[in-house]
Amino acid sequence: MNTPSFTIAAVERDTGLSKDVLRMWERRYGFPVPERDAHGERVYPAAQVERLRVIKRLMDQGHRPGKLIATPVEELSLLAPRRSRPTLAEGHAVDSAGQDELLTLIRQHDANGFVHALQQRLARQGLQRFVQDIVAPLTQQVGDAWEDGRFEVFEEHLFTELTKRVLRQAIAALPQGSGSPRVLLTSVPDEQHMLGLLMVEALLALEGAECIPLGTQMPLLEISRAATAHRADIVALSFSVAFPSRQLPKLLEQLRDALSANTELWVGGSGVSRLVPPAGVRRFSSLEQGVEALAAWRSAHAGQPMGRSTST
Amino acid sequence: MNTPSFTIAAVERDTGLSKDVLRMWERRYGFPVPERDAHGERVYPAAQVERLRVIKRLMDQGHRPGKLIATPVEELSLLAPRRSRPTLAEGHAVDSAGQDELLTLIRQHDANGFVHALQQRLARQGLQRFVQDIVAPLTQQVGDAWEDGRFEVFEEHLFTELTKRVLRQAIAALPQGSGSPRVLLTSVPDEQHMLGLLMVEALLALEGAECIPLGTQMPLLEISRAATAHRADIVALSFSVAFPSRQLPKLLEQLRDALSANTELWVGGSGVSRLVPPAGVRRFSSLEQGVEALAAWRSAHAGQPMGRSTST
DNA sequence: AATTCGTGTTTGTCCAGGACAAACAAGCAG
DNA sequence: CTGCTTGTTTGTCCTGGACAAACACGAATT
Repeated sequence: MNTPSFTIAAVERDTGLSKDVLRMWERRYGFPVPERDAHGERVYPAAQVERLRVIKRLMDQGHRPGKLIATPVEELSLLAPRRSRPTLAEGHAVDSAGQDELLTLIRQHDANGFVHALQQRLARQGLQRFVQDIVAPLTQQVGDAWEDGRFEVFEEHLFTELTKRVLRQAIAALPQGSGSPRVLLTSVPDEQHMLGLLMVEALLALEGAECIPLGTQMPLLEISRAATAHRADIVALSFSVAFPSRQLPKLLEQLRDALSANTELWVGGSGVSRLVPPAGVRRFSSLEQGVEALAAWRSAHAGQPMGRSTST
Repeated sequence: MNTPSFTIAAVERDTGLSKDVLRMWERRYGFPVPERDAHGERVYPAAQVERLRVIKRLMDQGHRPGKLIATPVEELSLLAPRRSRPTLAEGHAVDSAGQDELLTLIRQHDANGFVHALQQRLARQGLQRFVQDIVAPLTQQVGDAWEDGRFEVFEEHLFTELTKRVLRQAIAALPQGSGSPRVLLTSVPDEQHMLGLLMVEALLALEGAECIPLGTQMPLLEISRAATAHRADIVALSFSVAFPSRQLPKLLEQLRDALSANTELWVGGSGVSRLVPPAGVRRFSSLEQGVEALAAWRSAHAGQPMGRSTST
């Protein structure tokens, strides 16, 4: 039970702050100030790594590093509530009581109880309502709780893993899609959040779309290749808040360019809420919109059953 | 359908080669030689990114970059067969015919057919044989095929995603564990491969162990915290070939230090095959060993049903 | 009073080139 | 053929400089 110390590479892995940023903060703000080993290389004590993680968490909420680093310790609890981030499904008047029960089970680390409670709700409400009224707000709440420090990282991981299982199970139980449209579901490298994709898949599969789940972290060129190989009508990507928003517009333009023109590109998730989508990219700010867009696609392509028009 | 160009950050994301390495190769070997934009920043054409991915793939097989970069194009197919990597379950005289059928389904991008075929085998053979004789060698083969370039990245992703679903489904169908030992299953940051963890979970859950699946990519300090919170008897980590083996020994020592002394630390996966495990860390080179070790743990802890001895 | 438009500050990322240790290969001695 | 020493390869770390995009603030305008 010792407190280990970290190389700069380990800190980058564990906090998600790049080496460049770590060195720059040290230069500019005087924090973190790691010790040095015999070779002059940085060695970060565990306490500083912890603090860096707190700072990163608050930054994802919209706070700025300069002020965070200046604040001594009261930041930990005082700055916790996030400021001005009207994310999707907020103020949705959700069934908080039922949600709280689920959150409590996670907080008690009762994995079996949580899964059981989820499955019960799924059976009672049906998949669509389950996704929209239970899983989506729950994910939001867990994200908030994690950002506020009310949830440990591993509690969030446990929640995610168990919820994924229930969702996948539900999806597997659905009948096969109608073959149209063919929707390719994935995320780009550096974006590892799967839950959003699963929620979308559940809703689309429920409507009879043919979903091709490729997991997360597909290189751009591979996405375009996969779209061709699977003759996808739609490529759907998910982005979480943690995704570096700087790279987003350029990334989407590149992918749009790499895709065949008659393949639609849909993006969603909390990571795109502040984005102005480039031409040819459709942004979704709620799950409902996805279902509507699917219906719209269907009616727009009603006349042409299968064949692909000549591309390139 | 254009061919986009990439910033150095995008190349790092897509290839897994760090910015430092990319600049160093340019300096030393003269490849890649990106163009420069108006501001003097590197701009990599798609062709070079492709080649970098091929090189990275061959490096993971044990080839060395200096020679790879010198080789013009015949490397692509000629160097493909890997050299001297006796990974686990090799020469296992496996049911190749049945495997090939599954691989063919993936290659045809027949997701539904593949899932169906998997489930059929699962039902026929039972979970234990299914994991050991089907999933494990299949994963190995897909990895090889991917490294040889016979599989596209997205085909490997599709395989992984679908197999994960079948495995999770099977695990969900098992009765709850006996409560002992409590095994925490996860991986460290930068290690995102889930399949190995799921295979282990399936086998351990089958033996009645209480598995706590935390997904992948847990920061070190969080693993130790989670182990305490869940009163885990064993922490099991999985490492794939892609994991940077340089950091491994130090990482494991740190984690070992951070864990309570009466928590065992088990590691497995193809990423640890060349590792000499530090003190207090147990290395597994096959799935069978895990099952055996579980039995051994059980008999060693037979007398003391639940209570934890005083730690610190 | 609210909104638009500069303008200054904050902040992340990029660049270059130097240094070094760990991993590896090759040659030599037993 | 095996074990050791020596030279080469290779990744990572370091410093310090530069700049543009994002942001916050205040002034001018509707």
